[in-house]
Formats: sequence, structure tokens, C-alpha cells
Amino acid sequence: MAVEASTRQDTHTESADGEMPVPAMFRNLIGYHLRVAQETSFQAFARAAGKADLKPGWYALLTVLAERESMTPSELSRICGRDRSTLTSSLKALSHRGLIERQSNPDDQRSYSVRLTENGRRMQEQLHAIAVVYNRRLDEIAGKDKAVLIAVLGRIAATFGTPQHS
Amino acid sequence: MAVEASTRQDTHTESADGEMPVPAMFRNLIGYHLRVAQETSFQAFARAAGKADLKPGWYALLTVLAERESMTPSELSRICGRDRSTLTSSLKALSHRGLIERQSNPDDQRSYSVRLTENGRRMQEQLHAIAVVYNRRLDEIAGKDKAVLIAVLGRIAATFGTPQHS
DNA sequence: GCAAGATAGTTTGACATCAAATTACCTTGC
DNA sequence: GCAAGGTAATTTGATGTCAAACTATCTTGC
Repeated sequence: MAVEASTRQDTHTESADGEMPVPAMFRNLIGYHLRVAQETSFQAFARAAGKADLKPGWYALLTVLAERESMTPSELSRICGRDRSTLTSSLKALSHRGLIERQSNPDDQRSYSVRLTENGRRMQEQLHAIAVVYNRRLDEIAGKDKAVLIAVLGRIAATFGTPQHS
Repeated sequence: MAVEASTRQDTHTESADGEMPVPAMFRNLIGYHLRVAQETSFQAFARAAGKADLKPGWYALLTVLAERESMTPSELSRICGRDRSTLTSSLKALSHRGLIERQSNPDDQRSYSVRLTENGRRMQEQLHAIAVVYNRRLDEIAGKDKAVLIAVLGRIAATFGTPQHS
């Protein structure tokens, strides 16, 4: 993509086109690298999934459901770490496509539970196959540092994911 | 990758189990840990910024602008690694709040450049102060593994971030 | 019983992100 | 010069996220 608009009196050593150098100011910030790494790898997964018309956002839901007979939306949201309101449209789409079934709860009219259908299970397996490939690539990239990487990321999630204090 | 789940508190059902463990199926997936770590830490930053009515999404833009006299939206999008269309509304908001100024380019009527105003520079400094605190916490969490972490994240971004454009 | 409060799920609104389509303008090739 | 193609920015549409407000229903406390 051609890039190069001229008028860039440097500060950046001209990298071959397409490549965007990490701005000096961010080079030492973990948060920056974390965000970029997550976004780019997720996009790669999304593209691969999208080619088969599979929505990457469904993967976590279907995978969690594949491990349990059935769950309520609230349980799902807790396990997936997403706000309950986030699930409404996803469950609607999944249900509409016949990947999950809803069963109303006779003991509580407010609630219902969702369960994978056969098609849902197949979809989960397809998405899982794609996820496995990408995690394999990530493993290769991490190499011998994988354990350290996972340990540090786990500490980050534990620290920020558990609002300590008020 | 898209697998993300758990590790988030909630009106915890804190009983014997303590906290929601990482589902076994995801425990060894880098993509999962990457996603959770990024989301939780970013949200912590967002909350801190939000308390001062600062939008975390502005930080990267303002910071990049703070290092150069002026830039076009396209240059900004390249350096920030975001799609050009993503910037339109952000720049509109920043401009509307008087944090940046637009200057039309006399040589090209299609283009314009943006520049920080004094208020924009102050806003950048406020956000930067918040970002520094969070990156310091991240540094503490990473400890001696910081260099390895940044190296691996950089390799991930480089691998997935440079799609061999078909 | 019945009012008050808690809980399940949905709706709405503000942000972000990308990709594809649009509009306006510039550059080129002949 | 003028049509054809490229480029800058915007618009539109699909996903995805959270938080807050809202509806419906269940539970409680008296």
C-alpha cells in the first residue's frame, strides 16, 4: 500500500513500506504491546473464522456451553467474563441460527437456560479447529517463553481483574 | 484469540470454591490469556481515565500528535495502527472539544492536518499521567520478565500484524 | 397477604474496531 | 485537455464491550 506521503522528515527510520514502527514513546510500555498483540492476533483469528462465515465472538460461548449440559445467560456471562447485557444479542443470533436452544425454567419465569444443538456442537468444533491452529502459531512464536508469558498474563489479569479496594 | 472467559469478579458467589478458575479448556491457550490480560488492564485504565472524564481512546492519538507538529488523519491511523475510518469520529470529538485543530492543506483540497491545541496538550499530559501509573503497575507485575514479555508481544504483533496482503 | 427489595433478562446509549462503499479531489497517460 | 485511475477522508454497517435504566418476576419481612 504505497504509503509514503512525503513530508516526513524522519524521526522514524524509514522502514520498508507497510511496516509501522513502534513509536518511541510507546516502545517501553507493556500496555501498548499488550493491546497491539491482542488486537492483531484476534483480527487474524477473526479473519480466518470469517472466511467460513463463523463468528469468532461465538467461540467462547459455544465452547463453554459444550462443556455443560445447559446454562442460564447469567452463568454464561459470569464464566465468559462478559456483561450480561452483552450476551442478549449473541444468544439471539445463535438461537436464530439454530446453534442453541432455549428452555424456559418452570421454577422461575424470568429465567431460561440455553443448550447446544447438534449444529451448535458442530459449529463449536469448527471454530475450535481454527482456534487451535492460531494457538499453535502463538505457541511457536512464544517458543520457550510460553510459560513465562502465560504466567505474566495471568498475573496481570488477576491483578486488574479483581478490583481490590473499594 | 477469541477465547476468553472468566477471571472476572462479579457479585461473587464466593463460596468454597473461591474464585472462578480459568476453564481447563483454555488454561493452556496463549490467546485466551492475552485477551483477558488486555481487557482487564485496559478497563482498569479506562475506569481511572473515566473518573476524570478523559477518554482512554484519545490517549494514543493525542500522544502521537504531541510528538509532531501536525499530521494528517492517514498518517495518524498508520502510526496508531487503526483503520482510517476509525479516526473520523474520534477526530470530530477531539476537534469539537477544542483539543485539536484542523488546518486545510493548500496543496491538496482532499486533505488536512491536525495539530494539538494548548488544551489538547494539557489533556494529553493528564492522560499520560494516568497511563504512567498503570504501566508502572504492569512493570511491577512483570518484574524481571518485562523484557521477555515485550519481546514476545512484539513478535506476536509483527507476525499477525503484517498480513501478507493477498 | 402485601409492600419492599432482589434478581433475570432486555433495552438503550456511548465507544471502538474493521471493512466496504462513497464522495471529492488529484495525477497520469495519451 | 480529458478520461481513467489513484488517493484522502467520510459514511455506513456489522461486531463487540460496558454501564445504566427498565420490565417482569421472585423472595422477604412484617
